[in-house]
Amino acid sequence: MGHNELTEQEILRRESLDKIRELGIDPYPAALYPVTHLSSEIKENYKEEILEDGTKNRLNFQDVCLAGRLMNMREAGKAMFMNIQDADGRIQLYLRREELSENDDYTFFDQLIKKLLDIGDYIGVKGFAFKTKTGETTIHVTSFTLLSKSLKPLPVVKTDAEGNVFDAVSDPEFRYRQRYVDLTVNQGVKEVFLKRTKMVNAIREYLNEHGGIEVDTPVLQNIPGGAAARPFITHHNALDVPFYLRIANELYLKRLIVGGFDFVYEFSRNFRNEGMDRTHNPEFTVLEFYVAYKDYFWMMDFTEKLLEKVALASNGTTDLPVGNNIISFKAPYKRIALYDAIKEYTGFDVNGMDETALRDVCKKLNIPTDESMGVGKLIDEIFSEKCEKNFIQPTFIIDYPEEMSPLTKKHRSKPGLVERFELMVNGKEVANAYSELNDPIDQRMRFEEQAQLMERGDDEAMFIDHDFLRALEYGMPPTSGIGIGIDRLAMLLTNQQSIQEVLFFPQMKPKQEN
RNA sequence: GAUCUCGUAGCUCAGCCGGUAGAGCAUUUGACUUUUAAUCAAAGGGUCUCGGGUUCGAAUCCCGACGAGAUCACCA
Repeated sequence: MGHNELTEQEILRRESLDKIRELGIDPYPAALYPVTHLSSEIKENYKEEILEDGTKNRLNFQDVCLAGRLMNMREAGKAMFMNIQDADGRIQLYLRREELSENDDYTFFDQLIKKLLDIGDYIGVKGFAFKTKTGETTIHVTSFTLLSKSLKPLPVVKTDAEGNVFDAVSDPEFRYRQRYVDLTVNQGVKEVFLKRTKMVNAIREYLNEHGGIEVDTPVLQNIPGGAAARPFITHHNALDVPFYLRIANELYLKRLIVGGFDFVYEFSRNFRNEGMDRTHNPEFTVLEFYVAYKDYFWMMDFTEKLLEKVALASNGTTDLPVGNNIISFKAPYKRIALYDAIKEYTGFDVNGMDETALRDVCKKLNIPTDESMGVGKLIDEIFSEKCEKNFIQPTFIIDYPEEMSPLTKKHRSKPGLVERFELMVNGKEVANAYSELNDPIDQRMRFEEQAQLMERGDDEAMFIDHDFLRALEYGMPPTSGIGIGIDRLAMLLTNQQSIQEVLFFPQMKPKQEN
């Protein structure tokens, strides 16, 4: 097929469109359609009884109005069955020529309904509910309105009585580029996204209940701070300055804590100019929240309760299937120190080791290293290579080396460590939190160490943010903060293996379309 | 960015030891007033992702481009 040519089916639909107009029917009417019910309400609640004389008495839904997309048509002579799909599901319609015609003029039924209608059209119907002799709740249509004509053939996916699906649209490229088709046609896709919304709503509700204030902070930033990552760069024309798309919002939320908010949160769309794969999209969502006068122990308690609630809200249970495992989000979660985890899974006690000793350990464990890696990075490598994958059930890994945590407060009792935890679930990090560093002089030194790492070749090291330091100098209360990967959490709660399955429109390389 | 695999009708796929395309669903025509992956009968629909090469001849073999998926690297 050439680039601008229409297919046979598209031409036929355009011809049908013309014929509909010739019949005096507007294929795209402007007026609202007075929908009274969703398909699910009727299917779940319709009742009828059989009277003594054998006739049926229909008890409810005898004057309803529904609208939806036409998904299936079965002609049966002077009658017809259809299925429409609305926001909540599908329901069957039953139409009879006699009842949809005036006098002996069958044009409307024989032409519009039988010939000119296509799968994918939006229609509205008025009628009454009944059960067919096969027991399916059906709307007996007494009035019919075309609401919007479809000009492209929708893939037809069928499901049999046992639930076997035939011809599902399975090409991932098709599904992601034309998500509207995927959502319309593939059963279950919508549910994943509805679960994600329930999850986000539950989080918001929980944070609000506990005094959280939702805020917005800049996406366009002068200095891409709060995380170690390569940013996207853009340009502001009027100011003639470069801007970075945010890689994290951490430093801005802490500025708000300095400004007197005690508990702020933001669902932050972050952008990182790095590789894409099953678990990475260039833009992704992280929930960050910061609570004044708290520490990371409080944050662990709060987080496990939050996740327990979220699992219940989205799935109705705390025990969820994830891949081949059942993961329990029921609080409390196990807590293990980073060094203890390393000792448990490698046999090496890295506590107090210097860079040379750590390189030696890496060599023995067959972990490749390079010159730019400092103590923190080496320990991080050992953990992610040898330990991370073992933590299937939610587990807090606590107390990280100072060098890999430039925004974290020094440990109150363990020298060289900071008060930080990461939450591991299904062998992957879903949250990262700490007692926030609020000592401005210490913070300045940490930034300077980062600057040195950057010179040494670490392209993930952080920039020095002087305004943030100034804010800390005015004084920030002791605070605990956390970042939770919302897409990753959604993957866990919906048992999806790819981030693309929990993003409506995952990033795709542009492709020339017809 | 690297490696591997894939790209045939609207959808799902077959054909791939080279001889210029096939099925099911969808579409069109006809039959049928409770069917339901409706059924029955007939028909139409493809620059086989794009561009080169080898060959008498390429969907099929080779090279390149584009797009996708998986694995790896980087990261959340």
